[in-house]
Amino acid sequence: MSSLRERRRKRTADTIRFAAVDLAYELGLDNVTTEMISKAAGISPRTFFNYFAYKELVFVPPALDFDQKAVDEFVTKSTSLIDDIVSMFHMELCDIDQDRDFMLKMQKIALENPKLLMLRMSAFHEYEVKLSALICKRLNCGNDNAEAQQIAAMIMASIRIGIEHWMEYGGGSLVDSVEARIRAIPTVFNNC
Amino acid sequence: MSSLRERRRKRTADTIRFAAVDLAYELGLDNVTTEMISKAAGISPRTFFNYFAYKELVFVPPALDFDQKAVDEFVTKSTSLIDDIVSMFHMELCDIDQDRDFMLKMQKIALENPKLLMLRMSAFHEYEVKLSALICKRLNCGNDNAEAQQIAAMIMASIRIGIEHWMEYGGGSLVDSVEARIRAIPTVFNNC
DNA sequence: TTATTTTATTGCAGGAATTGCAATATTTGC
DNA sequence: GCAAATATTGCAATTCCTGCAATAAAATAA
Repeated sequence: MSSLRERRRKRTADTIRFAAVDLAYELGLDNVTTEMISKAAGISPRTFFNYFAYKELVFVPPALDFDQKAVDEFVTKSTSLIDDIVSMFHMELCDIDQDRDFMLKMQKIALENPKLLMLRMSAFHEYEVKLSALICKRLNCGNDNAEAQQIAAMIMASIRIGIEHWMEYGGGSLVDSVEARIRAIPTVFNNC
Repeated sequence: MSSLRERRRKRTADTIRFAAVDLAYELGLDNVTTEMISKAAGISPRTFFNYFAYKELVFVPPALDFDQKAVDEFVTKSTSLIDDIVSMFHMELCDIDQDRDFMLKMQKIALENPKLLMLRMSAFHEYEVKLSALICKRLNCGNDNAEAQQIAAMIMASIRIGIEHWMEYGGGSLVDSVEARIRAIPTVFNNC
């Protein structure tokens, strides 16, 4: 369902994003105006706000969609929740792994600006809500189930830690770092 | 160490907060300006920004400090991590329980404004960072330990779910709702 | 107490963010 | 190609937010 319109829109959004990140990486977030970003991206300042409700949003990684096939499997399969989580996120994580440079640039910008750090957190929250709904389906319970919500929250927290750790201390691939955290979930509280 | 100055400062901050929340609750966040808030709080518009770096911050629950005694116990004791977490948070949660009306007002305001929702998340993140450091001390490991970070993140996620659930579906006390989540942590992944 | 130093409050001026509106241009589906 | 839907843009107005310098209040030392 990606019409020309949709693809164009995504492309424009990315153009703006890249321009913004490059500028902010060079000059620092506070020395970059929406006007400068717009000019660099070849759009009008007004259009900027058609794409991003407020300035900071341009520095937040765009929400990825779960792979639909993986989602269907996740909801119906009933083997190991942990295994299924790993495979559902695998592809997305690989995608992010590609954009390492871009991600690290954004990370550096965010580290200097508290507002941005918050926005990144909220990106995870969106995922958490989606994941929670999926888990409810899988467990056959209502969306208001506290346990399902908790499971989703704990999983997303673990994934986030995996990403943060990978960003900060590097080492292997993002996928490895995150999967290690996910697989650690059932046992991490053992010796406490 | 609460000098007159400190107490005054906290009192002023609270005055501004109450004024802001009352106004936004009545009129909606977007129809309230920092000027109106300042006037209602009896301070100058400029002073508003001395207390809150940007407008939205006034609608975020102020960070609470852990009780120092509880912290010391937490770091040194080595019985059940879960139990110790519960007791370390107990007093703070009781405090929040008092301000239920205020919290619910803030919640209602936040629900109508995406930016605010993000800010609340970040409040939890601050706690998470603090908690992570404490857990590292308790476990005698470096601050860069991924497992300790993960434990902290999973705990804070659980606490957040407890709070959210309490806000949304009410029922018993906040303390009960949160403690139920914390105590569920070790077993919540059992039948998955 | 008084003098001195530190911290808070304020007004002002100005740059930047953000929004609503109306006009223009581009895509889409037919 | 034509009509309907969607995007882009310019403009104006409002509000946010910051730096600076002056004034006021509180902490500290004598």
